[in-house]
Amino acid sequence: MTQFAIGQLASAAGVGIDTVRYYERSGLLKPAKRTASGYRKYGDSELDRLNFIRGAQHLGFSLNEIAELLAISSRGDVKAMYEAAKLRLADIDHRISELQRMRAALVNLMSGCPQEGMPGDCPILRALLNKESSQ
Amino acid sequence: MTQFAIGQLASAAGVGIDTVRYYERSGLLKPAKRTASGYRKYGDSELDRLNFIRGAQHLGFSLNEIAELLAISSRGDVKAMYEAAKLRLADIDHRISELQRMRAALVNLMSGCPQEGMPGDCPILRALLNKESSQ
DNA sequence: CTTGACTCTGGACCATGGTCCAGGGTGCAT
DNA sequence: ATGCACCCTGGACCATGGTCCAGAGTCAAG
Repeated sequence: MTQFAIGQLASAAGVGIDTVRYYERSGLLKPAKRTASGYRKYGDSELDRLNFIRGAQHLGFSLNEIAELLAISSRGDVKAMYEAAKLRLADIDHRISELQRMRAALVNLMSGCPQEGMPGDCPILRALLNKESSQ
Repeated sequence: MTQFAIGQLASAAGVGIDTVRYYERSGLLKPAKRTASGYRKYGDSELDRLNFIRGAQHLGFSLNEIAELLAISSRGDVKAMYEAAKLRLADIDHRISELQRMRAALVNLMSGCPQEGMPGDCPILRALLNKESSQ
């Protein structure tokens, strides 16, 4: 079992040293074992855990959610994991549709914009200045 | 021309009083005229401006971007407005595709999950614990 | 004249996910 | 034994978009 100093762990996982300490502070990583002189030392399991965190972040989980995932994972609770993923999916869908709403509104406004000429001819300006048409 | 106190302006625009003061502090609203006793007083143009801000926020612009939009709008610069909208659209598209990436990854993992049984059977857990399959 | 609602200021605080800093100790190579 | 890279701590700071607070002044109604 390889031992890492914090810098090695961080670069192995592709994060900053401060990030590792930050994760420890916020409870995502357990307080690390220390050498006699007080340096944190890590093993492969901590690297796994960091990779888990990065992977979950890549799936859009917040650090708070990841803390729950880690608890679920440590219980091996497949059902809870699935439910967490379902919630995450619903949130993603919600965000996507909100962005699509914005997109449609923006495209709609842009499509009528002459891109030159009088401000009054630009639906973007008109929409933003007029509470009726902006809602 | 109707005159508003800050509370009236805020509720007319559907925002909090503190929000109005915050917008003033951050330069989105010009420093308000004051009554003799120091109370801010507003007219219709400030209400328009607040509605502009809310509308732009609804389109996903950040307050910084909105500050630029307001400058553009006050110049009546249709072309710049269109360009700002185009940038915003590109950002929205970028965010949508990032969310769709997450969504696809999540759905993919969930589709293989038995929702019960051994942790080793759950692709979600496996993916998060294994750096190879999580990338 | 008092009460209650409203407003003023400056500054602290919230969540999110870190990042950076000073001032000091440690580990290793030359 | 000296230099350099690394590590330690506690705390400040970043952006974002506000929200809340205390302590004080103001306004209008009864």
